Amino acid sequence: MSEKPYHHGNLKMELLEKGLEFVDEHGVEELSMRKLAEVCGVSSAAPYAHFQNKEDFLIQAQRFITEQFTETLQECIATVKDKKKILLELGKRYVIFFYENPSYYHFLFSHGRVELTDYPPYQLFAEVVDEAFSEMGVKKKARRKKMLALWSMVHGLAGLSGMKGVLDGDDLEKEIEGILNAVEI
Amino acid sequence: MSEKPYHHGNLKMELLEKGLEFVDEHGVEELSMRKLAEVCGVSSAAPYAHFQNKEDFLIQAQRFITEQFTETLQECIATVKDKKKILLELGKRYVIFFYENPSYYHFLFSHGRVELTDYPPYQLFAEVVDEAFSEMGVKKKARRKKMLALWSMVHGLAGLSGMKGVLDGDDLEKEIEGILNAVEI
DNA sequence: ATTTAAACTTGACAGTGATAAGATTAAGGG
DNA sequence: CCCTTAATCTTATCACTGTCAAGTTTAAAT
Repeated sequence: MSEKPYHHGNLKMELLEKGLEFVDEHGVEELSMRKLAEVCGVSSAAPYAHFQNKEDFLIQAQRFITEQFTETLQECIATVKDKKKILLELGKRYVIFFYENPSYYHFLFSHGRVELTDYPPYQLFAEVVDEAFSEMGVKKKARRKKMLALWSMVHGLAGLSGMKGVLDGDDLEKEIEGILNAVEI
Repeated sequence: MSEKPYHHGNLKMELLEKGLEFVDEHGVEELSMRKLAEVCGVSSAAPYAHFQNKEDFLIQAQRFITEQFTETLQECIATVKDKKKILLELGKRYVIFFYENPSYYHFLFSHGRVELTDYPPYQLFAEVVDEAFSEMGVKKKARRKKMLALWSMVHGLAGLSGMKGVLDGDDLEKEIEGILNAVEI
């Protein structure tokens, strides 16, 4: 009883979700459209009704996590009251997100698909950081450079965070904090 | 006349060289063992006499550029006389290397194969930076954190350097210098 | 109720990594 | 110098992949 209906009903969404689960567990290289179709209980060609090709699927999947990531950062910004701590907290959140999902980092940045000018987390980061610098009395001309330096450090640490020998301490947050605070902004 | 000899004579080396050329031009995803074999004028199974599998080939190719990269850094260290400038110059060299070969960055760090503890450029960097910090009077305990912060920034900027909107100025070196100097070490 | 278009299946194609079995030849020991 | 041996390479093949064309089913719109 209850045969599978011919139409899945929510295939596109399930492909994205299961696909991201898969990437998180096994990495992008292991992902194939056919396996993904099977996981969703659908024929191997079905995904192509919703995505032009694999590349298109990957791009949309990337947008999907980028949105999640952006929300994480926004949540962080909303909950931090002490504005002086916002830089540190935002950086920490940034690093931890990718520490917890190492596959996502490579998935997002390994294909040169992301452009800074069209990357919401960066917009958000840039905005908040610029504001913070402004209040700290940093002159406008210097802000961009400082922001790029900070962004590079946070982004770089996020990428390195998965490597053995980088964040091996007991207290993850303290460890990250210590590193990010080691330079004067 | 002059038929191709049955034995190539230098296949392993040519595979690595042509493979890296290909990665530099088209990225890792485009690389296939078969195309590579064809480029080297050899049957599709020939590479497997020299490499266990594609993964093994990629690892060895990574070692190959890592060596080149290490040499670049060593050369930099050797030529910079003013020891106070060594941190900046080394960072610049690091960023420029990957700015000039964007594909290499992803190739090296996208697969979680590189471990910091077994990554010569890091060893080199750590050594030089630690020494510099020591002369600057930074206490031993703080050095590791400062070094990781600096490493993160340099490494992060190297990865971001290819993105539009990051290093778009006329003078590349000045641009990088400006960013790296924007924070107090 | 009939049409239309979207969502799916089946079957096919070329390209991929990889292996087994066999052909060629360089290298070294007798 | 010859013969053996092992390294190198080819051919043939397998399972798997991305993708498309053609046909099938069904939801939705008229």
